[in-house]
Amino acid sequence: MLVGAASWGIDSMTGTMPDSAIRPRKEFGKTIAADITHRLREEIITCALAPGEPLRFDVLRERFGASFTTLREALTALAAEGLVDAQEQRGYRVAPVSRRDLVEVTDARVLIEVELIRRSIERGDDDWEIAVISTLHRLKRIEQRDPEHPLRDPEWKIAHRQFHQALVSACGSATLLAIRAELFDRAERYRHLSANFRPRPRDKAGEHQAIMQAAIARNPDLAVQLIETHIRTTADNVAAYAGHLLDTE
Amino acid sequence: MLVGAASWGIDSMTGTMPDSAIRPRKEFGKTIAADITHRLREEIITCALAPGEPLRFDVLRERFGASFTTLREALTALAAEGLVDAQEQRGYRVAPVSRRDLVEVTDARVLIEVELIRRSIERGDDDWEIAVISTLHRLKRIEQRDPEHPLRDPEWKIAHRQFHQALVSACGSATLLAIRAELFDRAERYRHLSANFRPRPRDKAGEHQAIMQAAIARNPDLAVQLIETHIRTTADNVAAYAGHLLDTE
DNA sequence: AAGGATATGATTTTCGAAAATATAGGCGGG
DNA sequence: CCCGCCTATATTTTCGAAAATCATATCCTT
Repeated sequence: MLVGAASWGIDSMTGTMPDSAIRPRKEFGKTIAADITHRLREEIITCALAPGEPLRFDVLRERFGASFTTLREALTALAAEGLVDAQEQRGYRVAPVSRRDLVEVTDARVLIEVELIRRSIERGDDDWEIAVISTLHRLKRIEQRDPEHPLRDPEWKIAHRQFHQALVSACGSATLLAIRAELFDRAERYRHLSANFRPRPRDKAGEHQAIMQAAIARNPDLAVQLIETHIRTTADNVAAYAGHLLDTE
Repeated sequence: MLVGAASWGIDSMTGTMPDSAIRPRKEFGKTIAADITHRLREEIITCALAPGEPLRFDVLRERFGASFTTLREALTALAAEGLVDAQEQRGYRVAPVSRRDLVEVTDARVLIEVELIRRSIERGDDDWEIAVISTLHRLKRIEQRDPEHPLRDPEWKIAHRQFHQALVSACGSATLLAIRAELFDRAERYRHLSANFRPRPRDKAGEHQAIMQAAIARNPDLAVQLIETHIRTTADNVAAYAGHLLDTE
Protein backbone atom coordinates (compact mmCIF):
# COMPACT_ATOMS: atom_id res chain seq x y z
CA MET A 1 0.00 0.00 0.00
CA LEU A 2 1.27 3.34 -0.95
CA VAL A 3 -0.08 6.52 0.42
CA GLY A 4 -2.00 9.39 -1.03
CA ALA A 5 -0.33 12.26 0.66
CA ALA A 6 1.07 11.29 4.01
CA SER A 7 -1.92 9.96 5.85
CA TRP A 8 -1.52 6.51 7.31
CA GLY A 9 2.02 5.10 7.03
CA ILE A 10 2.43 6.73 10.38
CA ASP A 11 -0.01 4.58 12.28
CA SER A 12 2.10 1.50 11.87
CA MET A 13 4.62 3.42 13.90
CA THR A 14 2.51 4.06 16.90
CA GLY A 15 2.94 0.56 18.13
CA THR A 16 0.29 -1.34 19.96
CA MET A 17 -1.07 -1.39 23.43
CA PRO A 18 -1.37 -4.75 25.13
CA ASP A 19 -4.64 -6.40 24.29
CA SER A 20 -4.93 -7.66 27.80
CA ALA A 21 -5.43 -4.15 29.11
CA ILE A 22 -8.95 -2.88 29.37
CA ARG A 23 -9.34 -1.01 26.16
CA PRO A 24 -12.24 0.85 24.69
CA ARG A 25 -13.99 -0.77 21.83
CA LYS A 26 -12.06 1.48 19.58
CA GLU A 27 -9.46 4.13 20.01
CA PHE A 28 -10.52 7.71 20.02
CA GLY A 29 -11.33 9.17 16.65
CA LYS A 30 -10.70 5.96 14.80
CA THR A 31 -13.26 3.92 13.03
CA ILE A 32 -13.70 0.34 14.12
CA ALA A 33 -12.39 -0.79 10.77
CA ALA A 34 -9.19 1.18 11.24
CA ASP A 35 -8.77 -0.18 14.72
CA ILE A 36 -9.22 -3.75 13.59
CA THR A 37 -6.85 -3.20 10.72
CA HIS A 38 -4.29 -2.10 13.25
CA ARG A 39 -4.86 -5.01 15.60
CA LEU A 40 -4.84 -7.57 12.82
CA ARG A 41 -1.64 -6.07 11.45
CA GLU A 42 0.06 -6.49 14.80
CA GLU A 43 -1.08 -10.08 15.14
CA ILE A 44 0.18 -10.91 11.70
CA ILE A 45 3.52 -9.17 12.18
CA THR A 46 4.12 -10.92 15.48
CA CYS A 47 3.04 -14.22 13.94
CA ALA A 48 0.28 -14.64 16.49
CA LEU A 49 -1.54 -15.44 13.29
CA ALA A 50 0.72 -17.87 11.49
CA PRO A 51 1.78 -17.33 7.87
CA GLY A 52 -0.58 -19.05 5.48
CA GLU A 53 -3.27 -19.47 8.12
CA PRO A 54 -6.77 -19.09 6.70
CA LEU A 55 -8.67 -16.06 7.96
CA ARG A 56 -12.28 -17.21 8.20
CA PHE A 57 -14.89 -14.66 8.94
CA ASP A 58 -16.62 -16.67 11.65
CA VAL A 59 -13.40 -16.96 13.58
CA LEU A 60 -12.42 -13.34 13.11
CA ARG A 61 -15.91 -12.27 14.00
CA GLU A 62 -15.67 -13.95 17.34
CA ARG A 63 -12.11 -12.84 17.99
CA PHE A 64 -12.57 -9.19 17.13
CA GLY A 65 -16.26 -8.70 17.69
CA ALA A 66 -16.95 -6.96 14.43
CA SER A 67 -19.23 -7.72 11.56
CA PHE A 68 -18.41 -9.28 8.22
CA THR A 69 -18.26 -6.01 6.44
CA THR A 70 -15.94 -4.30 8.87
CA LEU A 71 -13.59 -7.25 8.88
CA ARG A 72 -13.65 -7.35 5.13
CA GLU A 73 -12.57 -3.74 4.98
CA ALA A 74 -9.67 -4.44 7.31
CA LEU A 75 -8.59 -7.46 5.30
CA THR A 76 -8.74 -5.46 2.09
CA ALA A 77 -6.40 -2.86 3.55
CA LEU A 78 -3.98 -5.48 4.81
CA ALA A 79 -4.03 -7.26 1.49
CA ALA A 80 -2.92 -4.01 -0.07
CA GLU A 81 -0.03 -3.91 2.38
CA GLY A 82 1.07 -7.39 1.46
CA LEU A 83 0.36 -8.89 4.86
CA VAL A 84 -2.77 -10.70 3.78
CA ASP A 85 -3.38 -12.78 0.71
CA ALA A 86 -6.78 -12.39 -0.93
CA GLN A 87 -8.04 -15.37 -2.87
CA GLU A 88 -10.96 -14.22 -4.92
CA GLN A 89 -14.18 -15.91 -3.87
CA ARG A 90 -12.24 -18.14 -1.53
CA GLY A 91 -11.50 -15.85 1.31
CA TYR A 92 -8.36 -14.51 2.86
CA ARG A 93 -5.33 -15.97 4.56
CA VAL A 94 -2.27 -14.60 6.24
CA ALA A 95 0.29 -13.93 3.54
CA PRO A 96 2.56 -16.95 3.25
CA VAL A 97 6.28 -16.62 3.85
CA SER A 98 9.00 -17.91 1.61
CA ARG A 99 12.70 -17.62 1.07
CA ARG A 100 12.03 -15.82 -2.16
CA ASP A 101 9.74 -13.26 -0.54
CA LEU A 102 12.30 -12.67 2.20
CA VAL A 103 14.94 -11.96 -0.41
CA GLU A 104 12.63 -9.62 -2.30
CA VAL A 105 11.66 -7.69 0.80
CA THR A 106 15.27 -7.43 1.88
CA ASP A 107 16.44 -6.19 -1.50
CA ALA A 108 13.65 -3.68 -1.76
CA ARG A 109 14.34 -2.42 1.73
CA VAL A 110 18.02 -1.92 0.98
CA LEU A 111 17.24 -0.06 -2.22
CA ILE A 112 14.84 2.34 -0.56
CA GLU A 113 16.33 2.69 2.90
CA VAL A 114 19.74 3.50 1.46
CA GLU A 115 18.27 6.27 -0.63
CA LEU A 116 16.28 7.67 2.26
CA ILE A 117 19.26 7.68 4.60
CA ARG A 118 21.24 9.63 2.05
CA ARG A 119 18.50 12.18 1.66
CA SER A 120 17.97 12.49 5.38
CA ILE A 121 21.65 13.03 6.06
CA GLU A 122 21.71 15.68 3.39
CA ARG A 123 18.57 17.46 4.50
CA GLY A 124 18.25 16.69 8.20
CA ASP A 125 18.12 19.68 10.53
CA ASP A 126 18.61 20.01 14.27
CA ASP A 127 15.29 18.42 15.05
CA TRP A 128 16.26 15.43 12.98
CA GLU A 129 19.51 14.99 14.87
CA ILE A 130 17.67 15.27 18.15
CA ALA A 131 15.12 12.68 17.05
CA VAL A 132 17.84 10.25 15.99
CA ILE A 133 19.82 10.65 19.19
CA SER A 134 16.87 10.50 21.53
CA THR A 135 15.21 7.49 19.92
CA LEU A 136 18.49 5.62 20.07
CA HIS A 137 18.90 6.59 23.68
CA ARG A 138 15.51 5.23 24.57
CA LEU A 139 16.25 2.04 22.68
CA LYS A 140 19.47 1.54 24.62
CA ARG A 141 17.74 2.16 27.91
CA ILE A 142 15.22 -0.52 27.18
CA GLU A 143 17.95 -2.92 26.14
CA GLN A 144 19.85 -2.35 29.37
CA ARG A 145 16.77 -3.00 31.42
CA ASP A 146 16.05 -6.34 29.84
CA PRO A 147 18.78 -7.50 27.52
CA GLU A 148 17.24 -10.79 26.43
CA HIS A 149 14.91 -11.53 23.55
CA PRO A 150 14.11 -7.94 22.73
CA LEU A 151 11.44 -8.81 20.18
CA ARG A 152 9.33 -10.23 22.95
CA ASP A 153 9.21 -6.82 24.55
CA PRO A 154 6.66 -4.59 22.83
CA GLU A 155 8.41 -1.52 24.14
CA TRP A 156 11.67 -2.54 22.51
CA LYS A 157 9.85 -3.15 19.26
CA ILE A 158 8.33 0.30 19.29
CA ALA A 159 11.59 1.98 20.23
CA HIS A 160 13.47 0.04 17.57
CA ARG A 161 10.94 0.99 14.95
CA GLN A 162 11.03 4.61 15.99
CA PHE A 163 14.81 4.80 15.83
CA HIS A 164 14.91 3.49 12.30
CA GLN A 165 12.01 5.73 11.40
CA ALA A 166 13.81 8.75 12.82
CA LEU A 167 16.90 8.01 10.75
CA VAL A 168 15.00 8.42 7.48
CA SER A 169 12.40 10.91 8.65
CA ALA A 170 14.11 13.91 7.10
CA CYS A 171 14.18 12.47 3.60
CA GLY A 172 11.36 14.72 2.46
CA SER A 173 9.27 12.13 0.63
CA ALA A 174 6.06 10.94 2.25
CA THR A 175 5.59 8.62 -0.70
CA LEU A 176 8.85 6.79 -0.15
CA LEU A 177 8.38 6.78 3.61
CA ALA A 178 5.06 5.03 3.18
CA ILE A 179 6.65 2.39 0.98
CA ARG A 180 9.45 1.99 3.46
CA ALA A 181 6.99 1.54 6.33
CA GLU A 182 5.26 -1.30 4.55
CA LEU A 183 8.48 -3.08 3.78
CA PHE A 184 9.58 -2.62 7.37
CA ASP A 185 6.42 -4.33 8.58
CA ARG A 186 6.85 -7.21 6.21
CA ALA A 187 10.46 -7.62 7.31
CA GLU A 188 9.53 -7.46 10.95
CA ARG A 189 7.25 -10.42 10.50
CA TYR A 190 10.23 -12.45 9.36
CA ARG A 191 12.20 -11.32 12.39
CA HIS A 192 9.43 -12.56 14.63
CA LEU A 193 9.34 -15.79 12.73
CA SER A 194 12.92 -16.54 13.62
CA ALA A 195 12.95 -14.99 17.08
CA ASN A 196 11.69 -18.15 18.71
CA PHE A 197 14.53 -20.19 17.28
CA ARG A 198 17.42 -17.78 17.58
CA PRO A 199 19.46 -18.86 20.57
CA ARG A 200 20.56 -15.36 21.46
CA PRO A 201 20.14 -12.03 19.79
CA ARG A 202 23.30 -10.63 18.32
CA ASP A 203 24.66 -7.32 19.43
CA LYS A 204 22.43 -4.90 17.64
CA ALA A 205 23.16 -2.15 20.12
CA GLY A 206 26.62 -1.58 18.69
CA GLU A 207 25.30 -1.49 15.15
CA HIS A 208 22.63 1.04 16.00
CA GLN A 209 25.16 3.20 17.78
CA ALA A 210 27.48 3.15 14.76
CA ILE A 211 24.67 4.00 12.39
CA MET A 212 23.62 6.91 14.53
CA GLN A 213 27.15 8.26 14.70
CA ALA A 214 27.66 8.02 10.97
CA ALA A 215 24.35 9.80 10.38
CA ILE A 216 25.04 12.62 12.81
CA ALA A 217 28.56 12.97 11.46
CA ARG A 218 26.96 13.45 8.04
CA ASN A 219 28.91 10.61 6.57
CA PRO A 220 26.44 9.20 4.06
CA ASP A 221 28.67 6.52 2.54
CA LEU A 222 29.46 4.99 5.89
CA ALA A 223 25.88 5.23 7.12
CA VAL A 224 24.60 3.59 3.95
CA GLN A 225 27.11 0.79 4.22
CA LEU A 226 26.22 0.16 7.84
CA ILE A 227 22.50 0.17 7.16
CA GLU A 228 22.82 -2.21 4.27
CA THR A 229 24.88 -4.61 6.35
CA HIS A 230 22.40 -4.25 9.20
CA ILE A 231 19.46 -5.14 7.00
CA ARG A 232 21.16 -7.97 5.19
CA THR A 233 22.64 -9.69 8.22
CA THR A 234 19.28 -9.52 9.92
CA ALA A 235 17.74 -11.22 6.91
CA ASP A 236 20.54 -13.78 6.82
CA ASN A 237 19.86 -14.62 10.43
CA VAL A 238 16.21 -15.12 9.68
CA ALA A 239 17.07 -17.43 6.83
CA ALA A 240 19.49 -19.31 9.06
CA TYR A 241 17.28 -19.79 12.09
CA ALA A 242 13.84 -19.96 10.51
CA GLY A 243 14.91 -21.66 7.30
CA HIS A 244 12.81 -24.70 8.07
CA LEU A 245 9.73 -22.50 8.13
CA LEU A 246 10.41 -20.97 4.75
CA ASP A 247 10.22 -24.04 2.59
CA THR A 248 6.65 -24.96 3.35
CA GLU A 249 5.40 -23.65 0.08
CA MET B 1 -0.48 -0.54 -2.11
CA LEU B 2 2.16 -3.11 -2.10
CA VAL B 3 1.55 -6.70 -2.90
CA GLY B 4 1.63 -9.89 -0.94
CA ALA B 5 3.14 -12.18 -3.47
CA ALA B 6 2.36 -11.12 -6.99
CA SER B 7 -1.39 -11.04 -7.05
CA TRP B 8 -2.92 -7.79 -8.18
CA GLY B 9 -0.42 -5.24 -9.54
CA ILE B 10 -1.16 -6.89 -12.82
CA ASP B 11 -4.80 -5.98 -13.09
CA SER B 12 -4.05 -2.31 -13.40
CA MET B 13 -2.34 -3.34 -16.61
CA THR B 14 -5.29 -4.92 -18.27
CA GLY B 15 -6.73 -1.60 -19.21
CA THR B 16 -10.38 -0.84 -19.30
CA MET B 17 -13.20 -1.56 -21.65
CA PRO B 18 -15.48 1.27 -22.61
CA ASP B 19 -18.25 1.67 -20.10
CA SER B 20 -20.67 2.40 -22.85
CA ALA B 21 -20.44 -1.14 -24.17
CA ILE B 22 -22.89 -3.63 -22.81
CA ARG B 23 -20.97 -5.23 -20.06
CA PRO B 24 -21.92 -7.83 -17.53
CA ARG B 25 -22.52 -6.63 -14.04
CA LYS B 26 -19.08 -7.90 -13.22
CA GLU B 27 -16.30 -9.55 -15.10
CA PHE B 28 -15.97 -13.27 -14.94
CA GLY B 29 -14.54 -14.66 -11.76
CA LYS B 30 -14.19 -11.29 -10.14
CA THR B 31 -16.05 -10.06 -7.17
CA ILE B 32 -18.13 -6.95 -7.59
CA ALA B 33 -15.83 -5.14 -5.20
CA ALA B 34 -12.79 -5.95 -7.32
CA ASP B 35 -14.61 -4.86 -10.45
CA ILE B 36 -15.62 -1.57 -8.92
CA THR B 37 -12.13 -1.01 -7.61
CA HIS B 38 -10.91 -1.42 -11.15
CA ARG B 39 -13.47 0.91 -12.67
CA LEU B 40 -12.97 3.55 -10.03
CA ARG B 41 -9.23 3.36 -10.50
CA GLU B 42 -9.59 4.03 -14.19
CA GLU B 43 -11.88 6.98 -13.64
CA ILE B 44 -9.49 8.50 -11.16
CA ILE B 45 -6.44 7.96 -13.34
CA THR B 46 -8.12 9.49 -16.35
CA CYS B 47 -9.37 12.36 -14.21
CA ALA B 48 -12.97 11.60 -15.06
CA LEU B 49 -13.18 12.02 -11.33
CA ALA B 50 -11.30 15.21 -10.62
CA PRO B 51 -8.53 15.40 -8.03
CA GLY B 52 -9.87 16.43 -4.65
CA GLU B 53 -13.45 15.66 -5.62
CA PRO B 54 -15.47 14.26 -2.72
CA LEU B 55 -16.59 10.68 -3.19
CA ARG B 56 -19.99 10.51 -1.54
CA PHE B 57 -21.62 7.18 -1.15
CA ASP B 58 -24.99 8.24 -2.48
CA VAL B 59 -23.41 9.43 -5.70
CA LEU B 60 -21.19 6.40 -6.10
CA ARG B 61 -24.09 4.15 -5.28
CA GLU B 62 -26.06 5.51 -8.17
CA ARG B 63 -23.14 5.62 -10.55
CA PHE B 64 -21.86 2.10 -9.92
CA GLY B 65 -24.96 0.35 -8.68
CA ALA B 66 -23.35 -1.20 -5.65
CA SER B 67 -24.08 -0.99 -1.97
CA PHE B 68 -22.33 1.04 0.69
CA THR B 69 -20.24 -1.82 1.87
CA THR B 70 -18.98 -2.87 -1.51
CA LEU B 71 -18.06 0.69 -2.40
CA ARG B 72 -16.34 1.10 0.90
CA GLU B 73 -14.18 -1.91 0.20
CA ALA B 74 -13.19 -0.50 -3.18
CA LEU B 75 -12.36 2.87 -1.67
CA THR B 76 -10.26 1.24 1.01
CA ALA B 77 -8.21 -0.54 -1.60
CA LEU B 78 -7.73 2.61 -3.65
CA ALA B 79 -6.77 4.56 -0.56
CA ALA B 80 -4.03 2.02 -0.02
CA GLU B 81 -2.85 2.68 -3.57
CA GLY B 82 -2.67 6.39 -2.97
CA LEU B 83 -5.38 7.25 -5.48
CA VAL B 84 -8.01 8.00 -2.86
CA ASP B 85 -7.72 10.02 0.29
CA ALA B 86 -9.55 8.65 3.33
CA GLN B 87 -10.63 11.20 5.89
CA GLU B 88 -11.63 9.35 8.99
CA GLN B 89 -15.31 9.79 9.75
CA ARG B 90 -15.56 12.31 6.98
CA GLY B 91 -15.60 10.12 3.96
CA TYR B 92 -13.37 9.78 0.97
CA ARG B 93 -12.24 12.01 -1.84
CA VAL B 94 -10.11 11.61 -4.91
CA ALA B 95 -6.50 12.09 -3.83
CA PRO B 96 -5.56 15.71 -4.39
CA VAL B 97 -2.73 16.62 -6.71
CA SER B 98 0.10 18.95 -5.94
CA ARG B 99 3.46 19.98 -7.23
CA ARG B 100 5.06 18.35 -4.26
CA ASP B 101 3.30 15.05 -4.82
CA LEU B 102 4.26 15.12 -8.49
CA VAL B 103 7.90 15.57 -7.52
CA GLU B 104 7.71 12.78 -4.99
CA VAL B 105 6.11 10.36 -7.41
CA THR B 106 8.60 11.26 -10.10
CA ASP B 107 11.59 10.80 -7.80
CA ALA B 108 10.29 7.52 -6.47
CA ARG B 109 9.64 6.28 -9.98
CA VAL B 110 13.14 7.13 -11.11
CA LEU B 111 14.67 5.41 -8.11
CA ILE B 112 12.75 2.20 -8.64
CA GLU B 113 12.43 2.06 -12.40
CA VAL B 114 16.16 2.60 -12.82
CA GLU B 115 16.91 -0.32 -10.55
CA LEU B 116 14.40 -2.57 -12.26
CA ILE B 117 15.69 -1.75 -15.71
CA ARG B 118 19.19 -2.68 -14.60
CA ARG B 119 18.03 -5.97 -13.21
CA SER B 120 15.92 -6.78 -16.24
CA ILE B 121 18.78 -6.07 -18.62
CA GLU B 122 20.98 -8.30 -16.55
CA ARG B 123 18.52 -11.14 -16.18
CA GLY B 124 16.24 -10.87 -19.19
CA ASP B 125 16.06 -13.91 -21.46
CA ASP B 126 14.79 -14.36 -25.01
CA ASP B 127 11.17 -14.09 -23.95
CA TRP B 128 11.93 -10.77 -22.34
CA GLU B 129 13.53 -9.42 -25.51
CA ILE B 130 10.57 -10.59 -27.53
CA ALA B 131 8.14 -8.94 -25.12
CA VAL B 132 10.03 -5.64 -25.28
CA ILE B 133 10.24 -5.63 -29.05
CA SER B 134 6.67 -6.70 -29.68
CA THR B 135 5.07 -4.33 -27.20
CA LEU B 136 7.02 -1.44 -28.72
CA HIS B 137 5.97 -2.55 -32.18
CA ARG B 138 2.32 -2.52 -31.21
CA LEU B 139 2.74 0.88 -29.62
CA LYS B 140 4.25 2.31 -32.80
CA ARG B 141 1.50 0.85 -34.93
CA ILE B 142 -1.12 2.56 -32.84
CA GLU B 143 0.79 5.82 -33.00
CA GLN B 144 0.98 5.66 -36.78
CA ARG B 145 -2.71 5.02 -37.04
CA ASP B 146 -3.68 8.03 -35.00
CA PRO B 147 -0.77 10.28 -34.18
CA GLU B 148 -2.60 12.92 -32.20
CA HIS B 149 -3.37 13.07 -28.50
CA PRO B 150 -2.41 9.49 -27.72
CA LEU B 151 -3.64 9.62 -24.16
CA ARG B 152 -7.16 10.00 -25.44
CA ASP B 153 -6.88 6.62 -27.10
CA PRO B 154 -7.37 3.82 -24.58
CA GLU B 155 -5.53 1.43 -26.82
CA TRP B 156 -2.46 3.64 -26.86
CA LYS B 157 -2.60 3.88 -23.10
CA ILE B 158 -2.66 0.13 -22.71
CA ALA B 159 0.08 -0.41 -25.24
CA HIS B 160 2.23 2.26 -23.64
CA ARG B 161 1.76 0.75 -20.23
CA GLN B 162 2.57 -2.70 -21.51
CA PHE B 163 5.77 -1.56 -23.20
CA HIS B 164 7.09 -0.01 -20.02
CA GLN B 165 5.93 -3.02 -18.06
CA ALA B 166 7.73 -5.35 -20.44
CA LEU B 167 10.97 -3.43 -20.02
CA VAL B 168 11.13 -4.17 -16.30
CA SER B 169 9.30 -7.49 -16.31
CA ALA B 170 12.45 -9.58 -16.02
CA CYS B 171 13.69 -7.89 -12.85
CA GLY B 172 12.72 -10.86 -10.72
CA SER B 173 11.00 -8.99 -7.90
CA ALA B 174 7.23 -9.11 -7.69
CA THR B 175 7.46 -6.83 -4.68
CA LEU B 176 9.21 -4.05 -6.54
CA LEU B 177 7.05 -4.55 -9.61
CA ALA B 178 3.97 -3.98 -7.49
CA ILE B 179 5.39 -0.78 -6.08
CA ARG B 180 6.35 0.32 -9.57
CA ALA B 181 2.83 -0.35 -10.86
CA GLU B 182 1.31 1.87 -8.21
CA LEU B 183 3.69 4.70 -8.91
CA PHE B 184 3.01 4.32 -12.62
CA ASP B 185 -0.71 4.74 -12.01
CA ARG B 186 -0.21 7.79 -9.89
CA ALA B 187 2.06 9.31 -12.53
CA GLU B 188 -0.38 8.50 -15.30
CA ARG B 189 -3.02 10.54 -13.53
CA TYR B 190 -0.76 13.56 -13.78
CA ARG B 191 -0.22 12.90 -17.46
CA HIS B 192 -3.96 12.92 -18.01
CA LEU B 193 -4.22 16.07 -16.00
CA SER B 194 -1.99 17.93 -18.43
CA ALA B 195 -3.11 16.18 -21.61
CA ASN B 196 -5.97 18.58 -22.14
CA PHE B 197 -3.67 21.58 -22.08
CA ARG B 198 -0.65 20.26 -23.93
CA PRO B 199 -0.76 21.69 -27.44
CA ARG B 200 0.94 18.74 -29.02
CA PRO B 201 2.54 15.63 -27.65
CA ARG B 202 6.27 15.53 -27.98
CA ASP B 203 7.96 12.81 -29.91
CA LYS B 204 7.80 9.94 -27.51
CA ALA B 205 8.15 7.40 -30.29
CA GLY B 206 11.82 8.16 -30.73
CA GLU B 207 12.47 7.95 -27.01
CA HIS B 208 10.76 4.61 -26.71
CA GLN B 209 12.70 3.29 -29.67
CA ALA B 210 16.00 4.40 -28.14
CA ILE B 211 15.15 2.85 -24.78
CA MET B 212 14.25 -0.43 -26.44
CA GLN B 213 17.51 -0.50 -28.38
CA ALA B 214 19.60 0.23 -25.32
CA ALA B 215 17.81 -2.50 -23.40
CA ILE B 216 18.17 -5.13 -26.11
CA ALA B 217 21.80 -4.13 -26.63
CA ARG B 218 22.27 -4.82 -22.92
CA ASN B 219 23.59 -1.38 -22.29
CA PRO B 220 22.29 -0.68 -18.80
CA ASP B 221 23.92 2.71 -18.28
CA LEU B 222 22.45 4.12 -21.45
CA ALA B 223 19.04 2.58 -20.87
CA VAL B 224 18.95 3.94 -17.34
CA GLN B 225 19.90 7.40 -18.50
CA LEU B 226 17.25 7.37 -21.21
CA ILE B 227 14.56 6.14 -18.84
CA GLU B 228 15.39 8.74 -16.26
CA THR B 229 15.23 11.50 -18.83
CA HIS B 230 11.99 10.05 -20.19
CA ILE B 231 10.34 10.09 -16.78
CA ARG B 232 11.64 13.47 -15.75
CA THR B 233 10.81 15.31 -18.95
CA THR B 234 7.32 13.86 -18.85
CA ALA B 235 6.93 15.19 -15.33
CA ASP B 236 8.37 18.54 -16.36
CA ASN B 237 5.83 18.77 -19.13
CA VAL B 238 3.05 18.07 -16.67
CA ALA B 239 4.31 20.80 -14.40
CA ALA B 240 4.57 23.16 -17.33
CA TYR B 241 1.16 22.59 -18.87
CA ALA B 242 -0.91 21.73 -15.83
CA GLY B 243 0.89 23.96 -13.38
CA HIS B 244 -2.20 26.02 -12.77
CA LEU B 245 -3.98 22.90 -11.55
CA LEU B 246 -1.29 21.99 -9.07
CA ASP B 247 -1.47 25.00 -6.81
CA THR B 248 -5.03 24.54 -5.65
CA GLU B 249 -3.98 23.20 -2.32
C1' DA C 1 -14.96 -50.00 -9.38
C1' DA C 2 -14.16 -45.46 -11.81
C1' DG C 3 -15.91 -41.27 -13.55
C1' DG C 4 -18.95 -37.62 -13.47
C1' DA C 5 -23.01 -35.11 -12.27
C1' DT C 6 -25.76 -33.53 -8.36
C1' DA C 7 -27.20 -32.33 -3.83
C1' DT C 8 -25.72 -30.70 0.63
C1' DG C 9 -23.23 -27.96 3.78
C1' DA C 10 -19.83 -24.44 4.69
C1' DT C 11 -18.06 -19.93 3.55
C1' DT C 12 -17.74 -15.85 1.27
C1' DT C 13 -19.89 -11.83 -0.71
C1' DT C 14 -23.51 -8.43 -1.15
C1' DC C 15 -27.24 -5.76 0.36
C1' DG C 16 -30.10 -2.06 2.63
C1' DA C 17 -31.62 -0.74 7.14
C1' DA C 18 -30.12 1.17 11.50
C1' DA C 19 -26.71 3.45 14.49
C1' DA C 20 -23.09 6.74 14.95
C1' DT C 21 -20.96 10.81 13.64
C1' DA C 22 -20.23 15.16 11.34
C1' DT C 23 -22.05 19.46 9.20
C1' DA C 24 -25.02 23.43 8.80
C1' DG C 25 -28.35 26.56 10.33
C1' DG C 26 -30.78 28.98 13.85
C1' DC C 27 -31.25 30.77 18.48
C1' DG C 28 -29.96 33.10 22.53
C1' DG C 29 -26.55 35.54 25.31
C1' DG C 30 -22.77 38.63 25.56
C1' DC D 1 -23.29 42.61 15.86
C1' DC D 2 -20.59 38.56 16.84
C1' DC D 3 -19.68 34.22 19.15
C1' DG D 4 -20.82 29.88 21.09
C1' DC D 5 -24.32 26.43 21.89
C1' DC D 6 -27.92 23.56 20.42
C1' DT D 7 -30.95 21.36 17.15
C1' DA D 8 -31.93 19.44 12.60
C1' DT D 9 -30.13 17.40 8.64
C1' DA D 10 -26.78 15.09 5.79
C1' DT D 11 -23.33 11.58 5.54
C1' DT D 12 -20.63 8.04 7.01
C1' DT D 13 -20.05 3.73 9.43
C1' DT D 14 -21.62 -0.62 11.27
C1' DC D 15 -24.50 -4.48 11.53
C1' DG D 16 -26.68 -9.13 10.59
C1' DA D 17 -29.61 -11.28 7.33
C1' DA D 18 -29.89 -12.94 2.61
C1' DA D 19 -27.86 -14.25 -1.80
C1' DA D 20 -24.09 -16.18 -4.24
C1' DT D 21 -20.34 -19.14 -4.53
C1' DC D 22 -17.32 -22.82 -3.41
C1' DA D 23 -16.05 -27.43 -1.27
C1' DT D 24 -17.43 -32.02 -0.09
C1' DA D 25 -19.86 -36.15 -0.06
C1' DT D 26 -23.32 -38.99 -2.38
C1' DC D 27 -25.44 -41.28 -5.95
C1' DC D 28 -26.11 -42.83 -10.53
C1' DT D 29 -24.23 -44.58 -14.88
C1' DT D 30 -21.02 -47.12 -17.50
